[in-house]
Formats: sequence, structure tokens, C-alpha cells
Amino acid sequence: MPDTVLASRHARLHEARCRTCSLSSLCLPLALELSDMDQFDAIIRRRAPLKKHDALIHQGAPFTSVFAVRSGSLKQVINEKGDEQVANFYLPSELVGLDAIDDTTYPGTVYALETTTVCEIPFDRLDALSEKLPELRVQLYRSMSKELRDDRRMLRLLSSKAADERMASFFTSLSNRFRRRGYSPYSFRLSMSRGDIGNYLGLAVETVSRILGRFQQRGVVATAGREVNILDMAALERLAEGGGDA
Amino acid sequence: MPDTVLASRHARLHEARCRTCSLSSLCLPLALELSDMDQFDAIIRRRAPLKKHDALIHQGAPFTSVFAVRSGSLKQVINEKGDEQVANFYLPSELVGLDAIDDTTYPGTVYALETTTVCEIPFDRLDALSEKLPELRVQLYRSMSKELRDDRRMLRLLSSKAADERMASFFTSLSNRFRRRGYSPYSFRLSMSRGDIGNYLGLAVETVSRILGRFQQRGVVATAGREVNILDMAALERLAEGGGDA
DNA sequence: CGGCTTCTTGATCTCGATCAATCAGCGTGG
DNA sequence: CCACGCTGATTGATCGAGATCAAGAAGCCG
Repeated sequence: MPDTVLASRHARLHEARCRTCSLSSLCLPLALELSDMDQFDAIIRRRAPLKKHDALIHQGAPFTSVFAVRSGSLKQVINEKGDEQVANFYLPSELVGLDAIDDTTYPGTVYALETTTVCEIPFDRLDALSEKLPELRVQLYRSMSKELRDDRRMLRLLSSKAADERMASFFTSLSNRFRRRGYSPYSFRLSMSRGDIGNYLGLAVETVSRILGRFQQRGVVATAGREVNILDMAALERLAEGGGDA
Repeated sequence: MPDTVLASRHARLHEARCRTCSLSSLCLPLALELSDMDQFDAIIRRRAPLKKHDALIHQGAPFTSVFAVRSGSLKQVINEKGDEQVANFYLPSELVGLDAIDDTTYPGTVYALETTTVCEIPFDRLDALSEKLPELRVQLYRSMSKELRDDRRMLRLLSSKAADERMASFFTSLSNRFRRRGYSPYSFRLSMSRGDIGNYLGLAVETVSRILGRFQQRGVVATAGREVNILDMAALERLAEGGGDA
């Protein structure tokens, strides 16, 4: 193994510490003191970056760890008898694998949508450490609770909203998540395909396309390929909340 | 306050101990030793039974406790601008309120569907106790994880299944939950109205009715009012899994 | 440049929503 | 105890949003 590789890996490992991670204020160690953060840091396993289409987790594999997204993005796909269903997207600072704790296997395959790096957090170590660090424990409860709440939002979306409300909602959700991470909430690039979006929202690809067209006509959201520009955030939010017309 | 009331309350409080509760093997203290169970017992607050239509939790109220259902059943209703959406049903041994930990208010109103008793578990006490009892902590993680997983199942249902698959899925889910609790998985009484079911599954009441009629014709499920008889479980499960024809 | 996949646009068809009417329970009060 | 009224459930008729089928257009990479 050439020196340069070793050197760059060392650099990566070094920078991959929570203390220096720009996401630490959004991620699990959010509420920890510096000294506690070092303890947390010590249980984290660094991972080589995933390439697009690589699987981080295989459906049915035994649960061992949760993963924090460091950069890039992922999708969770649940396969039931050949029928594939996109169940979730994960952006930086979000935790992957919390839905596997219960029955000890991962319920879906998680693919990288682009080049993606994650921090692996072995769950037994995390649990043990959460015994000593109440702030960590609470943060873990909160992360799971937040995911529950988001899922309920999604349930509401799917069971009672029309196609354009779903799309609007999808964009406002992404927009908010980018905003929290310090990126522009108005202009971003989708890492998932139209197919993924449609599958996730319970819509046909063609419908996704058509609705994007309509949004563009109405001057609400402009899309060019995977580039998204939100032109009228207020209108978009009105749409998302079921305000049939905007 | 007359003696009889005091006496009966005392009796209720006495019997309402995890150690003697028939649900303890399904509920939070599931993995606890007897001595630990007493500690757990000590933080639980007993509650007077709820009558049908009573609200256990009001949407937006500050989060303080989770509740374990002891008998009866509940529904969670999320109200967004006058639009009501049934987000969940809770049966005995299930935990209510886990989705409120994150942002410190309850996201929906929880109504009793019939006479219902619950155990109130103040969350700060629970968290503190979970520091000492690793089994309790793990059980709490597992409960949340299970709910996450169930929600994902539901998402899949709503985003990609047809009306009769949803109904079939709803029945198999209920059936399994009754089975785990030692009741007949083939014959039970619905505590929720057709309206609630339709709202929950994203279907119109009329559609629910029609599908029940179809199930009955085909000899899969017989319903008489709120009484349900599953006649052909295999066919029902095939239907639920998207086997279009049964 | 060809051979992919992904995306868009158009035409048709279907499932389930909606509207409307009747029916069955069921608690209330005369 | 029964008639009344109310809510919940069933059944029928119609309509529309979105799926599906079909065909191009536009990226994208070897």
C-alpha cells in the first residue's frame, strides 16, 4: 500500500472526529461536553466512502450498528417479493438503522445515492455509553422519537393528500433539512431519481414529471434535471398544507 | 368520599401492579427481574379508567409521560386545520406517547375507543430508572424501534397497495396483535368505527364497506357490525401481500 | 458516436372518491 | 315499552385523479 494512501487515510481518520465535524451540532453528540464527546468519539468506527449504488446495509443482515451520515445521501429500499419500495432518504447528520433495534435485523437495504461517507456506531457500545451519559441517552430517544414523528407526517401525507400536495411536501421537507444544515433552502440538487421520488411518494414517475411541469408553469418551483429552484416558498408551503390552489 | 369508593380504589391500585399484571410479559417491564420490577412499579401512576370518547392526551399538550395500555383501546388523531387524521390505534400492552419525546409536545389527541385503563409512566422518572436498569433501557429502545418498523410497514401499505390489500393487511395486523395477547386471532370485535378504519387506511367509508362485502362473498372474512370472523387466514394473508387474487 | 437509462409528454382506462338514498342500531325520553 | 331521532353502515350511480400504455427526447458513459 503506497504511502500516499496511508497518509490520506490518516488525514481522513483524523478529520473524522466529532469534535471537528461540522455536523456535530446536529448529530448524536449534539448535547455532549467536549470530554464526553471524546468518549463518544472513541466508539465510532470510520468507514471508507461509499460509491454511488453501493449498499451500506443489506436487508435481513443482523443488526449491529447505527450509522450517522457524514456527507452524501442514502435511500432505504424494502424488498418484498421482488416488489421494491423506497422507504426513506437519509441526509447528513441523520441516523440510519434505528428501525432495526427491535428484531435484530435490518428491515431494508440502504444504498448510497452518490459518494457518501458515514460514521459507524456499534449499538452495544452506544447503549453502554448511554448509561453513563444522560445527555447522549436523551438525544438517542429524541432521534428515534423524531423519526417516529416524521413517519407519522408521512403517513398523513400518503393517506390523505393528493399528488401535488405530496410533491410540495417533499420539497418543503428537503428544503428544511438543507436549511438546518446551513445550505440554501431555495436551491439544491436532488440526489435521487424521479423514479425514487415517485416510488417514495406512492406516485407514478409520469405523475412526478407532470407535476413538476405544472409547478414550473405556475412559477412555484423550477427544475432542470436534478437542479431544483424554489421560486415561491410561500406558495409551495400553502400547496403542501393542502391549500388546493396557490 | 364514601368508604366504598376508597375501598374499591384501593383494590384497583393494588391489582394494578406489574407483578400481577397479565400483560407484563408484553409490556415495558418484560425483561425485568422481580426486584427491578418493583422499582419500575414505583414510578407508575395509576389512572382512573377512561370512558369511551374521553381524551387521554390532547394534541399540543406538553409531553410529560408515556402511557401503557392496560385494557381497552385508543386512537391517535392528528388535527391539521380542521382536517382530522387517524394516525394510530393502540391495544393493551402498547405504549402511547413515544412520538412526543422529541419536540416535547404530543403530536395528536388520543381518544379512548371504549372503556380503557392505562398506566402513566412519567418520562423523566423512566429515563432516570433506565440508567440503572439496562434491560429496561433496551426494552425502551426496542419499543420505539418496533414502532418505527410498524410505521414503515404502514408507509409501504399506503404508498403502493390497493384498497383490498390495505383492508386485508389491517385485519392480519389486528389478528396478530390479538394472538400475541392470547386472544383468538380468528374472531374479535372491532373497537373502531368504519369511519376510523377508512380514515386510517386512506379510504372512503363506502369503500371499506364494499370491500368487507366482497371479503364476505369470497368467504375470506365475515363481518356482522363490529364482529369479525376470519374464515380463511391463508387467503387473507395472500391478499395482504399483494396476491391480487385469492 | 451508438447504446444505455432517465425524463418528458400524450392518450386511454380504471379504481376508488364523491354524491345520494336507504337501512340498521341504539340510546333517550315520553 | 315503544316511537322517535340520531349516528353509523350499506348499497347504487357517477365522476375524476392518477395509473398505465405508448412513444419520443435528453442526458450520460464507454
